[in-house]
Amino acid sequence: MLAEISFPIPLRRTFYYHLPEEMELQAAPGLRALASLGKREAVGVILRVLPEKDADLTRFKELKSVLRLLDENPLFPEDAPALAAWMSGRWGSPAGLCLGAFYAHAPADLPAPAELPPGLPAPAPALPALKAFLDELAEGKSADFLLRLAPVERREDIYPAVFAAALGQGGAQGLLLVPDLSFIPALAAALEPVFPGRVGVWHARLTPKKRAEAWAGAYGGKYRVVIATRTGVFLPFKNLKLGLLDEEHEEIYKQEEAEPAYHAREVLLRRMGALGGMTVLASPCPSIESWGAAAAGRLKRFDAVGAAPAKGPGPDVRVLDMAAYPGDILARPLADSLRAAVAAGGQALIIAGRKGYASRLFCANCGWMPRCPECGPGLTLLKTGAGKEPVLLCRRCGKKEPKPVNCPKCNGKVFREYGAGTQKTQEALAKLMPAAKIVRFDGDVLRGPLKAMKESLDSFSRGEADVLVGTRIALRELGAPRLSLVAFLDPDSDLSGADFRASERSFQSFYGASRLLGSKGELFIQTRESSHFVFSRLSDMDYPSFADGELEARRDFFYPPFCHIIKARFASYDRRAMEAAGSAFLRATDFLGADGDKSEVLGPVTPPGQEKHKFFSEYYLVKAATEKAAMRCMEKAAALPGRPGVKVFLEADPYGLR
DNA sequence: AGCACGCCGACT
DNA sequence: GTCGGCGTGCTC
Repeated sequence: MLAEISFPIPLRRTFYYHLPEEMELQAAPGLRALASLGKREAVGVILRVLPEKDADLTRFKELKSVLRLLDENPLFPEDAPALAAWMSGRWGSPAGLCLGAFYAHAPADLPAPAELPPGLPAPAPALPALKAFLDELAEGKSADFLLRLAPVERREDIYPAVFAAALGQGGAQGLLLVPDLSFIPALAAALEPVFPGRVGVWHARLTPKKRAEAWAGAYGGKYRVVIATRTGVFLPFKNLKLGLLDEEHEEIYKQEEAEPAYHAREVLLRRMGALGGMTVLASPCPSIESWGAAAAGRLKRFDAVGAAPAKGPGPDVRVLDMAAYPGDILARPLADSLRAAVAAGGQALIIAGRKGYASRLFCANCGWMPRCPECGPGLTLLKTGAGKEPVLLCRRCGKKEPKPVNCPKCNGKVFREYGAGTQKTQEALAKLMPAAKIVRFDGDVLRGPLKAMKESLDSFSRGEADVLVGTRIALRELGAPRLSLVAFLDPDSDLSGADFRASERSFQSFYGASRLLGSKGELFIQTRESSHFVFSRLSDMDYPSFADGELEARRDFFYPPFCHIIKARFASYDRRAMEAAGSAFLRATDFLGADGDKSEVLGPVTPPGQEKHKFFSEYYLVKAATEKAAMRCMEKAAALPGRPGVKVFLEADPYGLR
């Protein structure tokens, strides 16, 4: 007999080994096997056990033998190889690496399963407003949910009740995935009283000993709940019944910088489906993908709004139309409120625009701003090479216009660019409030030592500074008890980005700021796009209404969740070779769009500015109408013969289309 | 990914 | 004359 084995190496192929007679009975798919691979020994996973006549062995003169089987039973009750094969097709990484993610931390010698009492959960806090949801979880039928939390609600109040309801008595286990390590301690403390001694923790920075302990605790059933970051989605469980993804809209759940590429949200849904368990995607501002899935009935939506006592009505939201304050970094109403807030002992967080990004023009005299004649949004100034005429570009439809010489409204000749970076903003603030202590938090600090970054955030959180000037990143880990004002000075630079997620991200930022302020305070947003859809739902922070509208826009423009995007980039020193690779890709994917299929391929897109470099790169964007079409496209692209000197980058569901 | 082979630069 | 850089190629 033979064993077909998958190794955790970046190769798109499996390996055949001879199975010694004494292993034939034990060998089965999903078991780990030790075998010689090249000049070394490696642990792989058996995919198939098959008779020799079923394999084409003509290319090998001799097969090596499996040296040892490591397991008696598969580590995963679900079909991990099938999940890995799907992952590989979906995001394009070699199947061996995908399967490797499941098995990466498994010790050669499995720990003996501990004999533990089922462990009744202690009573969890009662949440009457969530009763219908908790009752449904307690029923335990396989289903997927979208749980929308209210902005002021703390997950520490809600999740213990969710896990208690879903896991009940017996030994069922739950997995709680969080976006960041820093979320874990508070949640662990909140879950501990409900599952005393049975709460585990998993993240990338565990010491080897703790890591082994956590892995064994999940595998052996000691932990009723494991709180984990992204990679926790691959942990083995004895009896996993509920997977909960906290802050499900967070982009961190998508791994794209390292192999294997995957989206923990999608993997969790698929995995829980394979197990016949339940998935809960939770967020106060769900991704439009999940919102769409709920609208289509694939997720059952529950709103936890009002489940925990709200502490107040929420902050005042003020959208300032900057057409009325041409040239000002800080509009007058914001400046006044800022001074008042700081004088009253409050703290302020100022989110500045990103400098050098999507800069836009306005007339210095009357404030007029060039807009796209075709589709409306403000045009961004394209910085072309020296000696070239500056060009205005519409980020939505791609229309280009020459920069005007005179203002069509007042005939003025002087144009200014707007959008100030953190540095300039800090100067303006210092001038406005000479006595205030102002600290800056931006890319420079971020790129510096981690310690300095944490220190500047912590110092603000401790209340040592009055004003923090930062980019959107500053919103993320900030806790500020005295925070009473947040202002976005130039969200337009984000909104005008080429990315179809721009509106979603912006609204989520505003929403995050609103949460940070809590029950009171002021939220200012300066914009020259005050009629933009994003702002229309902001005053009452009505996320469902925003998400409904955004979902419709995605439908109209055929963006996710109505399509699957694949970005295929080709790069080479040889322009011809690069273009040939692109053409081959187009030919390989010409099945898209046939027979009434709505799929389309856009491109080639040449990233601007690098025309006169000797290195060339261009990309195609596939908008596939179905997951199946997307996976077929990935498969076809991966199967294209390599071309010397041409690098190919394939990315499914890319975040950031820059 | 590992691991080996192979062919050019600065060192004992 | 060797040690060692990382380009290229292979793994049932």
